[in-house]
Amino acid sequence: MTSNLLDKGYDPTGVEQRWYDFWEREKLFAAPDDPGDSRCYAIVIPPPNVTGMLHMGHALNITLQDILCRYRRLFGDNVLWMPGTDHAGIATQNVVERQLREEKKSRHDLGREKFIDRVWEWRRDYGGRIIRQLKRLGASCDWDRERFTMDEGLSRAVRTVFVRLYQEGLIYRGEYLINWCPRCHTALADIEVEHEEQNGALYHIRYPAHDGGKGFVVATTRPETMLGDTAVAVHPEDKRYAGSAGRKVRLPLTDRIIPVIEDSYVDISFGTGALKVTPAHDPNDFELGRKHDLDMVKVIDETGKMTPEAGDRFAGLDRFACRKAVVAALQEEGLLEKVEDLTHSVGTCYRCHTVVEPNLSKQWFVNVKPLAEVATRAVKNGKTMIVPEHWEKTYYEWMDNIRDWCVSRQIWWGHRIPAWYCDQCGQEIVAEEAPETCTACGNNALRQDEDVLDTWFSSALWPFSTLGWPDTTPLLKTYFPTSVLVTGFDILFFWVARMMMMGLHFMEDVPFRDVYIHALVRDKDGKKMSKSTGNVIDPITVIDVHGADALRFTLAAFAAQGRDIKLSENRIEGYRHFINKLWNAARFSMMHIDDACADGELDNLSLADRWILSRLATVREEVTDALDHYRFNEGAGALYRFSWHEFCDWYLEAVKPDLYGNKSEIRMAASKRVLWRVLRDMLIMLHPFIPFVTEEIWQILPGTEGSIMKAEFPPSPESANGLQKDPDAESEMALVMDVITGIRNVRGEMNISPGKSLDVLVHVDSDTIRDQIHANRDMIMNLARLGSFDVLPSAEKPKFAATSVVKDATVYVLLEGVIDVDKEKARIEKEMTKISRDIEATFKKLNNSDFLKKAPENVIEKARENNQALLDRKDKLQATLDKLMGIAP
RNA sequence: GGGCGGGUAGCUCAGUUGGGAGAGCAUCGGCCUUACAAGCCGAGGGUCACAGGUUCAAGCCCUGUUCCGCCCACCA
Repeated sequence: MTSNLLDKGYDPTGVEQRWYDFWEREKLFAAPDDPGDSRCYAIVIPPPNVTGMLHMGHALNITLQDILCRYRRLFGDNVLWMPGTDHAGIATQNVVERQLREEKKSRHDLGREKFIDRVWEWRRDYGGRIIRQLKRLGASCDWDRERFTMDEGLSRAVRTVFVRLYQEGLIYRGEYLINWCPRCHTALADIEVEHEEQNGALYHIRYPAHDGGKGFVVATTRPETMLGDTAVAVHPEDKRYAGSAGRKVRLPLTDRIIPVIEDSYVDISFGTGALKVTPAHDPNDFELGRKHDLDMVKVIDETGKMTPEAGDRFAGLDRFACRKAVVAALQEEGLLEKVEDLTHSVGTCYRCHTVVEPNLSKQWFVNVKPLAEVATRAVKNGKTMIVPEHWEKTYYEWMDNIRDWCVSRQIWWGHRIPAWYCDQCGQEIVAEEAPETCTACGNNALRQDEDVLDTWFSSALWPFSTLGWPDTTPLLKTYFPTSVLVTGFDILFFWVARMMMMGLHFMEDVPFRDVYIHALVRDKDGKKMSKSTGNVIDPITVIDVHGADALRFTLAAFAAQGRDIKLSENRIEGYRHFINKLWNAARFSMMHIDDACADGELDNLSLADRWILSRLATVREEVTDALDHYRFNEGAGALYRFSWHEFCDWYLEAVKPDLYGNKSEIRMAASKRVLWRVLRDMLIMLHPFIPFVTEEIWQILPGTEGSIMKAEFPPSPESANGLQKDPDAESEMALVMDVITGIRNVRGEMNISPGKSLDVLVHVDSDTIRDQIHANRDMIMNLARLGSFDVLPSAEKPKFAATSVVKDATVYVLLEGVIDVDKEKARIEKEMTKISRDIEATFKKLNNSDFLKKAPENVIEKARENNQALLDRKDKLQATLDKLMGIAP
């Protein structure tokens, strides 16, 4: 079903799909390769995961980018919005492995090559899903240029970058203690580890001296790691342990003797002041181990099970089962001194939330420090602006404390590391293409590194790899640096910071002029929406029910800077009403507009005409100012208020007599031209926010051609055809509106039906004000529904009239014969009697000590509230009654 | 432990050169006024977390307190 002029309500179903197809067919999203001298605007999309389903975070992100792109197109810019998806290494591999598990297979059953084929197959079948969902939102990306982080070109960019960084000495391979996820079987970078508060215990364990002395009591939250201890450390200035250095203790449950060392790293005040050192399973202990040249005993393997090194009793046990076993064994031997409850933070995998196990292994690292310094400077110099500004501080903070980036991952799906090892001589060869023979010994027994690169490695190149780098393409020359990056702060470090580093290093320029950081869409408890938590609101469902325009406008109206978004269904419904209101305003206008309205000067204007044109000029200024500074909510708000409360509520009502031909032909023609102009400009300005309904109206609006996407944004006041503000019209109209509202108030208070015609008298001293009111007599009579309206210099207050004061004017609404004072008084008095009875009852209740003592708190509270409401209502009725007495003859 | 954001109407939230306290929804009253009942015309509702300070003037600036949320961090 599609909407047409006869439909009273706007139904987005079908309309949205129809116009989206039209835009694509007409190539309206396409950006030229080489547009010459005209102005360019470019955005690269934050590539969603191929595994992804559209969530509210995407919806917000995409909506904001689409608003910017459509907005810039209306100014005639060449806009490139570069789309694509991310291969999302671990996430995608997980999805396919899960699928295999249902077939009772593992990736190892298939082998690497077959498994990767299988992932590509998955990508072919499901990878387009997220793109189709973006289209439902109205995303105006240049889809013909769609890229994928693992496509041929981008893979080449990845290899080029890896090799160059290697040659520059910024990539190296080394053995370190890394964060290991025993479930995903891969290394994780530091920022891929999430810390969660967990309830645990602090175990105090006695390590007896090897000569039979009492030894030391150490405290640990992870007793199972003691099997890998290779020292006990104390602080050199700890008097309790003076002279301990060099002594030896017996490691319980094993037959090992380990030394006592001194290091100022130890915190004297924590626990017993003695620290067990497990270099192979704790990052700090690892540092201590290197410093003091301790053995590194690996007792937990890659699957989270204990190794043979842990001893026969424990080998093969899961690490958590082992914890229990160790505690039990210690208890048996009487070496467990005490156990305290302790909440502490535990590192977990950001993908699967398995507790991370620090593990010793050989990995590839990027030395990012030199890159980070350049990237920091670029922001400090203002080459890239971060909006809102306060995120700059977070950015600097991270850049300053940055550590080497572990980029190798032990999974199969991703860019395989372009490094080969010679079986013969052990030579390490890093090259873009597979070498035939060893560069050192000439042997051809070469093995490629098994690992793949961190997903973020390829994402870091996105702003230039998608434009054709490492080739110097026209596209790259035209659109790099891009104009703005729009993204959430959750990937400021993962992605934005790394794009800055890579962009500056390889393109020698910032990848984007601005970075706009938008809010995160959270659930009502302030938690991130995530699939695993199950607190996701599906945007597609919302679009099905309310339409994409309603969702987009809601998100834009919510997108205030520096605050998270908590989405409410009510709010979306409210803005859906706005879309409908717009539709109906257009329907009404269309009844009066024809092609001729598009021609001719705007002259012979009425006050309402001048006023609405002035307001249009104002809203034009507000919208451009807002969008130029990424204040989406202000732009949406300004357009909302203008469209509904100025254009619909006042202008359309005011202009009806003109349109119906109650005045002159000239007036009618003039107002039609104004109506056409305002409606047209309003639609154009609304289009970036709500593209579908504005296109739908545009197509049936006389005097327009082609798509609204190709329309011209209303020109600024400085340019030739620019709309001008008209302060005189605004103040005069404000006066008229005040008079009308004053009369309407009286109607409400006195309970006079809107249909009832009233007689009104205005007394005003000032000649100019009097003239202004008099000049707009018709409008006032029409909108306030008056039978007669007289404007006079000050005089005596008429008898039997209600008063409303407006600035220098006093408005008298004559009530003779309009209301039956006695009847009205009787009505009010009757209501007051009833209320008085109710008040008496509640007072009685509230004064009853038994009630106060025995009734539940909430019942008493409710009674009090009820009582107060009744009192308030009574006061109000009394006031009206007083007024009635005052105006009665 | 460090950093950041927030506390405004019953609910969800706007509110930047410091001067009017606002929107949507909800509530109450009146309207089928020929674009729109997904609507129209009105009304009620707030010591802008608390306490000080600067100022002619503070929701907005400064200081302190308190509550909530987020990020970062190697305290076993």
